[in-house]
Amino acid sequence: MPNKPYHHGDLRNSLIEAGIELINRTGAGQFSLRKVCKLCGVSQTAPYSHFQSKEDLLEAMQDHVTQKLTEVLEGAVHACPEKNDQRELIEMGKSYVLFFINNPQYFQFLFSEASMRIDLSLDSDSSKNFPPFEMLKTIVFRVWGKNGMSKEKLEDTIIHLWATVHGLASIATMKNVRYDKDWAAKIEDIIWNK
Amino acid sequence: MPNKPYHHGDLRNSLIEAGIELINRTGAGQFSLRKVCKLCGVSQTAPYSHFQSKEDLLEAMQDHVTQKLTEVLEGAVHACPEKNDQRELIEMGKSYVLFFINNPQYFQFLFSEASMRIDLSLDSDSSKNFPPFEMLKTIVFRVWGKNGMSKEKLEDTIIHLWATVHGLASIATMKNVRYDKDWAAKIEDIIWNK
DNA sequence: TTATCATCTTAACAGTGTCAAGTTAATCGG
DNA sequence: CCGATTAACTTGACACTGTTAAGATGATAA
Repeated sequence: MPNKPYHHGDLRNSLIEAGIELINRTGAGQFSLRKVCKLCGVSQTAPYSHFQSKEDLLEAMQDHVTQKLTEVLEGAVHACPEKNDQRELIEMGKSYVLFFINNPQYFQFLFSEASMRIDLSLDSDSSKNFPPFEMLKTIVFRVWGKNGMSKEKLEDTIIHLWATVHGLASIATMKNVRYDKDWAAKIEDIIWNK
Repeated sequence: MPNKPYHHGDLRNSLIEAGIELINRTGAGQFSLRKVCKLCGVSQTAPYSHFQSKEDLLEAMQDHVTQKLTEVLEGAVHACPEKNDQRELIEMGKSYVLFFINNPQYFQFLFSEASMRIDLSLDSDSSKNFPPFEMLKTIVFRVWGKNGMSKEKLEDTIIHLWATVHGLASIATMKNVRYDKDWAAKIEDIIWNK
């Protein structure tokens, strides 16, 4: 049997990935530092060489999931069949909801006790802002920015769209929600209802 | 000094109210059974005469908050200036968002680890369903039910409306969201954007 | 080679939810 | 009014939690 080395080698990343794995399997409520330590085969206090606290690890895990989500959204926009801005907007919205339907535990994990900074104004510092929201802004600008929609109306539209898509993800990932149809097939109908 | 009686008298309700108080003050993350016990002046295990577990108390607290929300929504619909169905729908949506903006801690508490049963279908058992959602259904029926909108479209509309309003409440109550305008004044613009 | 230092361990602490067993006093049948 | 029953409480204990303090390990660099 291979003797476990004293030094793990890549503990920081292992903790993040094992933690996300644990959340995905058992839900955010069952998460504990010591469980993640056991999954990684280290002692209870090993994480403190890489993170200041449990919350610090959780933030790193949130950043990692946010990055996964951003990649999925970028992929959806990129793989959009038509080269149509409005079509890309729809595909992005669908991907946002589907990402959380496919990983239901991620929603609560990301947005309850949410640590990410989100600036809803049009002139936010896009490098620090929640990337999915910045993506939404960019596309909305392309769709409605040219024909002289007012800045205020444009901002309202962006918030409206994110609220709709985000709310749908919230509802669809609730534990005790009953819906007899196939979410994936209905997302578009529900979002673009008007 | 009045000697504390051995029996509390109204411990069940006191636990629920003290628990909600605690959540409102410190957030759902800081909640603990033993803290609520201290607030009520009883021992750590006293709640087990009234609740099976911590989760059981939390469910009772959620029911209580849901009832408060339902009363606020009913009040808003009732106090609606115009006797117009569409106007009532708007007022209800505004009240929903404002309820959580005024009590930000309630949102995460109610909907993460949400215990309430929600049936999204049109023919749900309305007595067991999340009351605010049943209220929404009733009003949407009055607004669009008469002119022959299809059942499926009607259902889509209801889910769309709830998602929008619910998502806006979610966004507006996030900890690190920056919004330089007054939510109360902008809710209507954002929701009825199209 | 030796010293340094990031990485890890063991031991301990207070706080958590919950079970088992015992105490208190309100209630009810005679 | 009295004694038994029993719901509502307390004390004590357990395993589990996050975190600190002190020490062990071993990779790296002078």
